[in-house]
Amino acid sequence: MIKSCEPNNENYSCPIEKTLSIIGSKWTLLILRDLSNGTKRFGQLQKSLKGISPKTLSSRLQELEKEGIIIKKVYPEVPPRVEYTFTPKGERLRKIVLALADWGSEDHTALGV
Amino acid sequence: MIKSCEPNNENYSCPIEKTLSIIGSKWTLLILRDLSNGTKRFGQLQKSLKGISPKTLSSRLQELEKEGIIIKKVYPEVPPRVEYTFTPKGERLRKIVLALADWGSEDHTALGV
DNA sequence: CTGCATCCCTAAGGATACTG
DNA sequence: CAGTATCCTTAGGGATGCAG
Repeated sequence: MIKSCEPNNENYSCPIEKTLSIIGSKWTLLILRDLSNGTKRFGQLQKSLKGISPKTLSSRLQELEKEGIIIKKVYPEVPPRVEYTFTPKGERLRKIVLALADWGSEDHTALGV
Repeated sequence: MIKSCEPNNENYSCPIEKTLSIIGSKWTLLILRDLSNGTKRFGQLQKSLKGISPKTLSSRLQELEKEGIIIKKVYPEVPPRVEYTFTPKGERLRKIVLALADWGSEDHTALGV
């Protein structure tokens, strides 16, 4: 039983709203999808997420890091290398993303079934 | 293992993109949340989704109906009564929405754990 | 009550150039 | 390579009025 948010409850009292605030933007789920196959670098993500701008990718990654979903590892080399990996919390989210993918790939020929 | 979308694959070859195209807009997940507690009328939804405009609610409901996620039942009364309920396909999606809610309500004090 | 039609507005992203 | 800084565009929604 999920409760709707009470009118006087602010700042994501409702878990769905909180989740939405984290993964609700355009590219986030796709980033998680691509990270699902293992650690990736900034450039790799930019390539696999055909069409994303570096600005947006950077923003989304920062959000995910701040939320404790991914970890950013910087190698002090030149040229710089940066890798992104799921945290345990991210791993749990990943499972759900996989479920969404499964759901999305169901056969829909029999509408509504 | 989720594959990224191949550059030359169009129209949501990737399940996540397809799912995103269905539930990706601002209110959809919240509508599903509120429908999670059982059949609801248009007006009920508009009330529990504090802030949504009738235009948007109408659009999202139509999309969900077209995708076979919910069923719209119209009672030929006056004033009109309309009810929205999950289809079996919608029920499966509902389970995942519940999982997202669970994930969102986890304790995040220990960041990344 | 349900839900279109209109008009309007803002914030999320795109494109690009630049730096450590 | 991995971003940041700027500028600019657009489409998703908000508000409102009206209709069956």
